[in-house]
Amino acid sequence: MDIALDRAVRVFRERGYHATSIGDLTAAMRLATGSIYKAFRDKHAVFLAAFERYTALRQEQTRSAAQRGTNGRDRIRNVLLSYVAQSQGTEGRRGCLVVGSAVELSAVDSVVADRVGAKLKTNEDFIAGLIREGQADGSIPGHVAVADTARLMICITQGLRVVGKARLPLDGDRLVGVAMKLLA
Amino acid sequence: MDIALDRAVRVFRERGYHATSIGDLTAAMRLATGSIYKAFRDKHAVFLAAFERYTALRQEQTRSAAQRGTNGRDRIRNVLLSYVAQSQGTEGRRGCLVVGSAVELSAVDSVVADRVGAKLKTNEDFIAGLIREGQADGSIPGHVAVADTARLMICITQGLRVVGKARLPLDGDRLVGVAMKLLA
DNA sequence: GATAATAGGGAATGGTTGTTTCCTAATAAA
DNA sequence: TTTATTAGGAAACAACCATTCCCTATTATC
Repeated sequence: MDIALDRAVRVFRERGYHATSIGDLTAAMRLATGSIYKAFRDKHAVFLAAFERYTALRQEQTRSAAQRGTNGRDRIRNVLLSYVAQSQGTEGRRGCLVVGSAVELSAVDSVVADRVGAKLKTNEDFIAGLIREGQADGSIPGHVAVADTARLMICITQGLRVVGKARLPLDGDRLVGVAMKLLA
Repeated sequence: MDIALDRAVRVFRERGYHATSIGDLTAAMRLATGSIYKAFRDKHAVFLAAFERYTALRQEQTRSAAQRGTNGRDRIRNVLLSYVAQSQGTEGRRGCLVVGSAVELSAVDSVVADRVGAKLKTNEDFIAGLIREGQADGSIPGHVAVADTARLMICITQGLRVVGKARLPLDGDRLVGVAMKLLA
């Protein structure tokens, strides 16, 4: 069932919520119509489950990217590099479910809006924690405004997904090199 | 007819392309079904016209924000402040048609994808020009990497729209204050 | 003033949507 | 072995979608 959900994630990422029909889902998940409705209440519930699965996977990837750094500053660099990589090429064109949900649904679907908001907040808190970590270990100056910088970095990561979906090429090293100035 | 298009812009911004039905358009544009199809070939053509009108208006706003600055650095600050303002509150929740089109359509609609790409490029070139202007008038250091910084700033602006649509509050002065470090 | 041309409106249409229902096959329980 | 329970699938359904067609005013032409 989880592998069917993974296929649903892929379709929703590529086409969004409204452009994905139940027919698309049966084809992608390799499940008949009735089977989907036996496992989920409706299309909306499939989407929510896919969203949950996608964010859990992404969070894991981001945390493991952070762990590859030796201090706060390096961890943030790795997180940003990971975001650029995810926003590029095939994966980038596939898109991000958080960004997609924010743009397509958060205005008309309060349930999705709440989950998107919570996810952004979680990511922002994570980055803020890394900044504080860097200030404690001396890799980031103490005068850096933690909350504001974290929020701006969230904007950068979400913007990367938009630009990546629009197929503009992104040079990770150069882009992140510039972004690291925010920690000066 | 242009005032009807303005109303179409609003609906498309709020709901996106797929979630906007012809019924929604007739209600918003205050035109009957037949009248819409007499003025446009199909729904897609209405969207394209709305997109064109939206981007023209936004470009005008951005240019006029830039003109309120006295040097390159100030112009960029004003442009960023204008973006934050547009990404907040009612206007922010209404969303950006460029971001919306990139996320919802650029993967499946090459016509829209091309226009989105062109618009991003135009904005990026505009910001790059302002950076060079600042380097010429001495308000921005010469060692700033023009193209990379401009692209990152595009990511910031697009990300602002995503975050704004998700209803996170944005403090313009503080956020832009941090972002200006990119020009150090 | 009569006629041609056009702009706008609304009902009809064929296709697609999300959802439900019913049926079949397989597994588990007795 | 027989019965209960469940997972999966195909067809049926009502609602809605984008689009077309045709009718009615209104304007322009002669």
